[in-house]
Amino acid sequence: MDVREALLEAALKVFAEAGMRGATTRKIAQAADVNEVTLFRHFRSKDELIEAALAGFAQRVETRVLPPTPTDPRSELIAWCGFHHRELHKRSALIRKAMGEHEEHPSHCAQGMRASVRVARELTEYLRRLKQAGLATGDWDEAAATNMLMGALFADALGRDTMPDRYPYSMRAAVQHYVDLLLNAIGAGDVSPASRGRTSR
Amino acid sequence: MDVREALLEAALKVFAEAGMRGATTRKIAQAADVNEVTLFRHFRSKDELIEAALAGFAQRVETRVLPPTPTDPRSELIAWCGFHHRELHKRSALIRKAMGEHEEHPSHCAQGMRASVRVARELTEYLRRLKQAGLATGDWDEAAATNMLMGALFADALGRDTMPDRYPYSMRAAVQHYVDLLLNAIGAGDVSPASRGRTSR
DNA sequence: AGTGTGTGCAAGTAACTACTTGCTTCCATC
DNA sequence: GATGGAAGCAAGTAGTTACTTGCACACACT
Repeated sequence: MDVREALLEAALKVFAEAGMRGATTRKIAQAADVNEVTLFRHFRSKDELIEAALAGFAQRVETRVLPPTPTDPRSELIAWCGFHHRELHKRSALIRKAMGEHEEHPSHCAQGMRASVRVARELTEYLRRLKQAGLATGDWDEAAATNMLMGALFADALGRDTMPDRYPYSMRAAVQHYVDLLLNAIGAGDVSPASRGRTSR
Repeated sequence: MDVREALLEAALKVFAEAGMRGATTRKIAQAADVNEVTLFRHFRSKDELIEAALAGFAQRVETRVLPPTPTDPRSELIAWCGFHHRELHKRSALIRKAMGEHEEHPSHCAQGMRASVRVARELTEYLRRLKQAGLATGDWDEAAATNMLMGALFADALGRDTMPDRYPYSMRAAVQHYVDLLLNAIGAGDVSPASRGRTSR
């Protein structure tokens, strides 16, 4: 079953480069170093192959866990956001292409969205815990705060290569900026100032 | 020159639905209610047509102005963000497709980005004015705060149709949430509380 | 009345697409 | 050593694509 894996991996790569229409069976077969006919022996159609490749990718997306009992929100969030920001950036080409397929192949797009929903839920629940533990105050909406932070990471990861003017700071600094802004926004900005001074801003 | 305009408009519409590869000259000509040959009499190639259509669109994108001397940041930002949020949402299909073309047709993608950079600059300068006027405090980064708010609007506009679970609030409420969070983040949360109670949160 | 200019229409070209068929070759297992 | 499955290879099918050519028509100006 080595060939099947090679085909799935190649399909993901070519899809990320060229999208659904541009990912021809010939290109995929070449990328997998396999005869084009073999592709159709493993998958009934190109659609089936791409779908399987995207589903496999979405399943493999790792969701980092945030601590069940928050102690240092700033460093915890920076670690978590840093990880997901890097993942988003690494996969930005694939994400752009999958989003572009939304009108024509909604199922392809939906595969990728599932992972995003999972990650967002993890953050929402962490923010709820922060509020319950008294580490954050105010009457802000949990879903909105989640989407604000994740939206910033998402737009940054996708836009920083295409609009360098808008992102003059490094990826590392970006995460710190967004986390600090969010912590201020949810009334958790002045907790644990000791850890705050330690990292460069 | 009516036909030329019809072709540009049709090209933009078909491109938003199907992307570069899917926007065939036949489809565009049909959408413009024009013979396919006529398309090639006005534009040397399909590439040239799409490029012109996207350039025209990027040029037409309206940039709302933020007041030179801020008085009520919350309502001023809500009005400004509400407008751009609606515009982003209206054009989300086009934006998704243009972003997907980044690898294969960077110039197409870049056309759209120019407008985004313009809009972002307007917000950055407003935030700077807020800080100078003493309406916002803290040592936050202006570009980061800009990108945080615009990233939230951008991700919301593009994701709310494909991931309704993540956006349980209305578009109107979304803008208020993000603006309130940002104002808190930049130490401008408790100014003009009168106007704050007026709108539903 | 004549002369462009812009358009429609029918047809064709050359390249590419997903997918198929028939045959050969390798290689592990019985 | 025979058998079966998995792979390669060459070729072909039917459809689509961007783009071209040649000709006819209709309208505007002189």
